[in-house]
Amino acid sequence: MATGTRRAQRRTEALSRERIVEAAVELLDAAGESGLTFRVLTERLATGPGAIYWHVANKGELLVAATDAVVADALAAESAGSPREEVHAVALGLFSAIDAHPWLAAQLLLQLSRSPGGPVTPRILESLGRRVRALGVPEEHWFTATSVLMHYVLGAAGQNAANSQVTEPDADRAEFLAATAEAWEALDPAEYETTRAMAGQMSEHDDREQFLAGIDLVLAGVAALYPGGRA
Amino acid sequence: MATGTRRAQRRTEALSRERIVEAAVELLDAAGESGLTFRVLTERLATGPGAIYWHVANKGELLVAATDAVVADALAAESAGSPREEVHAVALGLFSAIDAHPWLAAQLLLQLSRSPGGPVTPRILESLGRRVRALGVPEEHWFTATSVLMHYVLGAAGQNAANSQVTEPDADRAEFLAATAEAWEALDPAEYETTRAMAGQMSEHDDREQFLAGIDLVLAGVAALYPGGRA
DNA sequence: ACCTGAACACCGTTCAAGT
DNA sequence: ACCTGAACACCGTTCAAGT
Repeated sequence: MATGTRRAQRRTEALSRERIVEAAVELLDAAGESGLTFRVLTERLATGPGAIYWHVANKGELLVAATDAVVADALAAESAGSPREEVHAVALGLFSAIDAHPWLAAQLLLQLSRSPGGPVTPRILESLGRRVRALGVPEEHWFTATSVLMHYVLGAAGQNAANSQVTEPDADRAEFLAATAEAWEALDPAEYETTRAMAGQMSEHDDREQFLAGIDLVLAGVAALYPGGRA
Repeated sequence: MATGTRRAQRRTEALSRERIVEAAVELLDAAGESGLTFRVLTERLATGPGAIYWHVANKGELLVAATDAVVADALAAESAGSPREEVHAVALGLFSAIDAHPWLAAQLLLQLSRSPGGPVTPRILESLGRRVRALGVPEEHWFTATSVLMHYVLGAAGQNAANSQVTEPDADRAEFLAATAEAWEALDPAEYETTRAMAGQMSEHDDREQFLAGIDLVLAGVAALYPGGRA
């Protein structure tokens, strides 16, 4: 969220959809998805549930609005550079947003697959799609290239967010990464030979570097299939 | 699930983790994620909640077990062909499973990002990773290439599943696809120019063809970055 | 038009008690 | 060892009533 006012709510200041969404984001940031409850939201805003339902249809709509607000903020920064650099910037913007709001990953993936007509999917699609155009991809293939990029960005960033949060309360990200790698290395060698080999790979590299390596793999595919563009 | 027995439960036949998971999958298939409830599961299995908790720690574990069972089934089929053909086969296997069990997409994406140490992530990673190896990718890049593939497969298949289910009860997939395309085309032309242009793209093509086009984009990237492999 | 707050139907989970 | 079923704490949502 752009503005960072989060002083304790006093009964003055009229309720509004904006204030509700802002409070929802704060609760989600503080305690994850299970931390957003109409009871605590009601308490935080010093009202009753009916007041919230006057501004918002239901919890789903509130989750969509909270997700959209954070994503809009993450994509707001303008960038200028080569198409490849701009794709990196957009991808890292989403990566950072997910890192700062770990609940975001699940919401994005859910909303992407449940309600592609909602506000969130077009926002991300447009931001990445413009850069795909700039890469010189022919129009018939914009959707394919943009889809691949989007699914990878959200999936990989989500995976990374899992590494930084969750599990034991005071676990380092490095610790959790190591734990995942360990779990993979403990698998049956006969059945999971390749996964075991990848375990080291995963935990050795810098998160963002690893993330961008995937982006560049997709961009290499784009360049190979649609030569003549300028990256 | 491999075996298709779903006769109404009679009080004979002892309860088991397997029976519980089987019933859970049936409920999920019939009514989506909100259809899986300990009350109706209890009714279906003619027991009390305590009996289920004896075999299963909690609802999360049950969801993981149900997901893993369906995924294991989907990946069980052996395929033989060029690495590219095998990647297509694995991807289409997951695509079909998600199509047949629409609740699967959200579960996979959630479990991928929440508990990569669980049984589901390694299963998919291994299945795709072996084919990535066969493509001739050098070992340091197995994880990158496999990750891109996996996130795209799950994200795109999930998006497709949303198209086939949800929304109005008796809506055709074609109808829903058209509705999404329409929603995108109704966006502000100034802000969503590229998304509007992609709307037609999305609804015009065959689902599986479109899906495989994304796979081939990734494979083209692999071939470009790591030449010398045989696809 | 906007807000209050008691009430409703439902949920996952626990646990003393049985066999 | 395995199952029963009442009870607990909590959830999203509704709605008559107020201002």
